[in-house]
Amino acid sequence: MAELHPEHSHIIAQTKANMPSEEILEKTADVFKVFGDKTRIRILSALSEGEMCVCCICDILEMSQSAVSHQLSVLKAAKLIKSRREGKQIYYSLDDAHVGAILCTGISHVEED
Amino acid sequence: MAELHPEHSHIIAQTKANMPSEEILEKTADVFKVFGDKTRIRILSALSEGEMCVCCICDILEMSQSAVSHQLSVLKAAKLIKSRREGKQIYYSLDDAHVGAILCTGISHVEED
DNA sequence: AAAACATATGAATAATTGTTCATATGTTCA
DNA sequence: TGAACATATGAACAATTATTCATATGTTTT
Repeated sequence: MAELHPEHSHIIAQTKANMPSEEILEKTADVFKVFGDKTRIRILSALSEGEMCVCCICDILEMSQSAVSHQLSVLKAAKLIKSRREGKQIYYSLDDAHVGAILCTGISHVEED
Repeated sequence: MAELHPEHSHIIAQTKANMPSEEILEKTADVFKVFGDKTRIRILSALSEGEMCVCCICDILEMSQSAVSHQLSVLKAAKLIKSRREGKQIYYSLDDAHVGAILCTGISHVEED
């Protein structure tokens, strides 16, 4: 642990006071963690074109149904996507506009420079 | 691997065509991965208040200098923060406005509902 | 030049996580 | 009801990663 630096104590106290709560920061990290995987980003990118059944997602990603389903469940647990059943198939879509917005922000950050 | 579904081939082809390149999607996931850790989010949140030296960050996070430095180097390698030396100390700050924007988007997503 | 200070970094360990394989669940059709 | 289809899920394994410990680098002060 670093030593105390009394001359910085004001900045430290003020910064701490202005920061969001630990709980908010942890949840924020958890949300980004879900975005932080290539397979999940590909799924979200596909779904940003519109709702889609699992088998379509598998075909687009060229990945096994099992691997895709596991990641769909991670995305759903994080409330980034929602699902609806239609007969044998289950259609997934982005949960709300926020999700598409975060994805776009990230992509445009990468596309620039 | 899932079987082919000819009746979906149009949707599949079109979605693939509209999606960003694999390279962009991978880089996007990598950026979010860097945001997807509590320690790094705390550092970014502190730095969004203004530039700060390493020892201040340690005091604010109440974490060891080594652990903080390791995460600073991850953030810097990802070009999310930049540094400048002033005598013995090194001051870190967010690399550009985009970083603060992504952070804020994530935090407000969590704060809502 | 040596000592003190601020920060960085390599190696090791512990914990987390993504995919595969095998199988279970739930729906439709014959 | 049974077979076929679409999706979900548990267990195991491999790979990635965050922190700690020890030490190295670079700066200032005496």
